[in-house]
Amino acid sequence: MSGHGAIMESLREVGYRLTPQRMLIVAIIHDSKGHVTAEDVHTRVIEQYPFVDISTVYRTLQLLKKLHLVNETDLGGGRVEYELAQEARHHHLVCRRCGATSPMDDEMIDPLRARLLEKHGFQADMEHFAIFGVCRTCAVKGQKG
Amino acid sequence: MSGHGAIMESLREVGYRLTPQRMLIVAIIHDSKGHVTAEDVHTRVIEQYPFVDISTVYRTLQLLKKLHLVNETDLGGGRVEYELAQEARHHHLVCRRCGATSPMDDEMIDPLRARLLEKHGFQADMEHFAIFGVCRTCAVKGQKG
DNA sequence: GATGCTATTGCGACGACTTGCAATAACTAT
DNA sequence: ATAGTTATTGCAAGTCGTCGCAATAGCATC
Repeated sequence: MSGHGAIMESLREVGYRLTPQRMLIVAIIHDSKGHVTAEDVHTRVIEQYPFVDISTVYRTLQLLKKLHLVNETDLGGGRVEYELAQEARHHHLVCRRCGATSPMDDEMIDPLRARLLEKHGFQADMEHFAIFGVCRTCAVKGQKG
Repeated sequence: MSGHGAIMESLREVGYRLTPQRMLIVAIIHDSKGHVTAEDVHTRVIEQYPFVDISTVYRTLQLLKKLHLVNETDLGGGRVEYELAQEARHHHLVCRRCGATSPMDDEMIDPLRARLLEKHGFQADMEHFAIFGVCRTCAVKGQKG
């Protein structure tokens, strides 16, 4: 109970039911700093409420994603990660050497959005994605490989 | 046998063995225009060679991807698609309304790459990805929704 | 508070893809 | 051609995530 009430309110406002499962899942995501996987969430859910099925976790996560309350990112490690949607849109730079991730401001891709609209008439979402590459540290360390 | 010999040669040069399974898979991808799924490939493989397991197809696809001989793209439809790597790098614009995909030149994202390097010291790959959004046609049709 | 409507849940089955392992078969050297 | 080495294969089992369905339980109305 830290301040996720706002999220539950958003849910109710749009006409979704407030079930204990949902409340728990939202609370857990809210209290988690950074990324969590569906399994992380499920593990913590069943500590308090052992009957909750993982499919419910997945469905809730999808719902929250649809409502833009959480971001879903595929950091490339076989399982998808979730985080609370911040006010500021951002993306992730993922180093393929060391696996470190760092945030990137959304404005960085505004020019690309503009060009796509201009040249292709395409309104790009680019909601929240991961860009793979080599981070500064690793680039310095392994100059040639 | 259209010209995929070059690919097989690349494989052998880097020290991989030339198995009939690999030759068949490469030939099939080579002869396919546009995207194919692993299952597409497998279906066509077993027409000629019924014993080949789909895990072999997956493994070969991964190998070809690692060697940059094919591109892998997640067009968002539950299954990943593959295509022969062209000389010209490109990406895909995927309309979330009608599902249409159209190619986008790689140069479009060069400025973003430059900015990432400059501001974050990050060498972005952005090998071959899908950007979701609304295409021109659908934007015109449904002005407001 | 009881009743009804239906969104939501848990369960089980399924789908895409991966992985460990023993058997097979490419390649190398003789 | 033969033998040796080990990459590659097929199989089976496993993982992450989705989905259909019948039972449950929110929520609105009375």
